Amino acid sequence: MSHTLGIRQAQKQKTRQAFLDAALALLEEQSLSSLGLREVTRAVGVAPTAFYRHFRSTADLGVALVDEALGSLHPMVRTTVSTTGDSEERITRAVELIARHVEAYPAHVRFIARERHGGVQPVREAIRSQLVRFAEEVKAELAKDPEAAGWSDDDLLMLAHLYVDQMLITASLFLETLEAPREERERVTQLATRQLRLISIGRSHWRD
Amino acid sequence: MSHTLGIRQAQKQKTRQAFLDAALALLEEQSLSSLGLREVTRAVGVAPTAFYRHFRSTADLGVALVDEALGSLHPMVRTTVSTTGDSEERITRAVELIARHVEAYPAHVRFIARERHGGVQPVREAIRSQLVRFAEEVKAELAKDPEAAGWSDDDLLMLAHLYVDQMLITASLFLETLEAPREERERVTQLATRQLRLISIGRSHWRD
DNA sequence: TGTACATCAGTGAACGCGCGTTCACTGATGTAC
DNA sequence: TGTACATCAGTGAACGCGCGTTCACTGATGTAC
Repeated sequence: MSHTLGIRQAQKQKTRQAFLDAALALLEEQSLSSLGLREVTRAVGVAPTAFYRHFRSTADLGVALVDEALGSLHPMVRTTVSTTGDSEERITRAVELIARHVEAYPAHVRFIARERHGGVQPVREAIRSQLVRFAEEVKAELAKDPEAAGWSDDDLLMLAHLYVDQMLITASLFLETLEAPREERERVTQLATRQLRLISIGRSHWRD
Repeated sequence: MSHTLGIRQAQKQKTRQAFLDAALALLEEQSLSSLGLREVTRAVGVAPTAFYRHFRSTADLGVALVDEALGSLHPMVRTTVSTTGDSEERITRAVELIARHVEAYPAHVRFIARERHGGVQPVREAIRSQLVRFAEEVKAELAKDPEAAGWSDDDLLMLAHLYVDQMLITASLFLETLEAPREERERVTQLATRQLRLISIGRSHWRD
């Protein structure tokens, strides 16, 4: 049978997760650089000192949040890029997947968008390196496509970064429409779809 | 002759500008949502209470910074888009202009990148509406181009937003290379140039 | 299974500190005559 | 030009408050025998 955590370890992980959840909720209305330690412990319902059993600082907690938030994105990105069908179907499907991800994990998306250029250096760095990994994954998927014949590694990575950035921009736009009427969301869907279409056209005429 | 400000008004504007400058400098290492009023007045060298003679809150100061930061960008954007020459020359020139703008106003660029998705709602809103104005300006310039024949208004605006976002991404990448060796900056230049080239190719084959 | 000791997640009091905001003030600048 | 009064940018003391961090602690869980 699989290894079972001791009661103590299990409880510790549970508390740690409560810290992450509470922090993520508090970050809906502020940045990590203004998030207070006592604010988080109050939300969790533990003594301020309990914080130090799990994290050295709020920056440390932020890095943990990056792993959680972008961890959930990896499978999504892979599915998006490796989906089958013609170009138009793939674009539609990609935009749909992004929209659903934003609906499922709005706080994660907000956190990444906010802290990517935020005021906490270790967190920025963590996000940056994860996004580089994303771009490399996307590049690997792009390389499998017959359309990629004749493309240099540099060009594939360039295109991969374009897709990753475009994905974040689109996700961030969808985030703003979460409480808006349906027509707003459809406007964003249309915009994102056409932008991806234009990129796709550029891709298919690259160096011809 | 032109109207001269009274001594009192002139001094007040000077102090106000000192607040903006000091805040911008402090925001190099933190977000607006954690910027303290006393922190700013200390940097300026005035009493904490002097702050209230100019701004209601740090959020209010933030909105003033948006106007300053994006005000300086308007002429740059116009120059970038309306520059003459063939497609390749225009792309090279655009990337150069972005790089120079980042060198000239690094703190402004950082502020906009950071607070665009930051934790202060009125500031986010101010940036958003200014970027919409940018996109509309860019759209108007694009519409003048003979290549725009047959493009719908929606498509022109879609392309304009793509350019505006791409400009911000590129500016933010250049920002990270300010203290890096020259080869890093050239890597970013190459990347941005190729991405714009791909978009340009997509543009010229749109709906053909 | 039972006992004796070790570990360690969470506690609660205490600390010194800087925060945002209020208030009545000062004195240089502006204005009316 | 001079005088008397009004304006208002900046002052400085005072306030109550929540902050991050320290420390010795408790008591449930883990471990060795």
